[in-house]
Amino acid sequence: MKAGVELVKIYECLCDLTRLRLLHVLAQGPLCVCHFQEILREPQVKISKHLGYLRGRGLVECERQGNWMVYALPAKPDRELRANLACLQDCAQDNAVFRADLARRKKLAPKFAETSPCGCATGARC
Amino acid sequence: MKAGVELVKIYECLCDLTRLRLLHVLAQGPLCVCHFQEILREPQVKISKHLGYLRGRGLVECERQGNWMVYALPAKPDRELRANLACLQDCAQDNAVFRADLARRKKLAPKFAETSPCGCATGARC
DNA sequence: CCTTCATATTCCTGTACAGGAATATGAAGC
DNA sequence: GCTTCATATTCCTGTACAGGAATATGAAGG
Repeated sequence: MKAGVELVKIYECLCDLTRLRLLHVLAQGPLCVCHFQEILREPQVKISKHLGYLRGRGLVECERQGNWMVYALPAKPDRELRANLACLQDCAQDNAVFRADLARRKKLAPKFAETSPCGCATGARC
Repeated sequence: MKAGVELVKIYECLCDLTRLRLLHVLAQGPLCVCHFQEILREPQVKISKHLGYLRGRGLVECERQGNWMVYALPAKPDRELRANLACLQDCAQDNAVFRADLARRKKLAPKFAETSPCGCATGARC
């Protein structure tokens, strides 16, 4: 049913650079909002709103860990989402912004490990 | 350069069902606007506007053949566009709307062959 | 030149965000 | 209870379309 609507919904999520960066960096493992802030260097509202947008469309899932909200890619993405996330990873490879995000995530990993409410900074599922 | 902008532009093109259908059906070969109208069963303005949108972002190319405007996918799409068009084809496979479009294109092919200003109905480059 | 055909553009209204500022929520600790 | 921290929501303004109706363009043929 829905007739292509689902696919369009996915693309609607992908047509914003901030959301692309969130999804791209999430492929390395779950993260809290404050970690996203440091990795993307964007204000809290912006991050939170876009994560909310993605969550409402099922592109990310989240779980509360005390004060922290830990976001992750869906445990069981359907075919279309899987294909598009893979495509994004592929396209992001030779792009400066995405590479910089990954580099920053790597660099900040030890710092995150200290403050993190769970193992999310290490890439382990919370 | 442009830092991910290009990729976002692609996704902006993909986040509308009509445009998805246009691109999907175009993968089978070039088509005129009037043929799109019959295949998608959508009014001329709608088709023409979305093709204009796609053209402005480099997702399609077009060439005039007398009264007809023949649209085609770019002759030399870059990496990101190629990857996403392939992904679209993949995702469209098990979707009713896209399949119906293809079926209608196939069914209408002989009719197009008569009225077509060129070989575009057959899938040959104009 | 006047038509006709195929296509494009303009003008309109409505809707969906993006982004930032300020404020609200909710959990944990004192 | 009050604070603090992390995160979400609300309220605002501006912009980008989507869609349809009407009109314009541009090519080809009488």
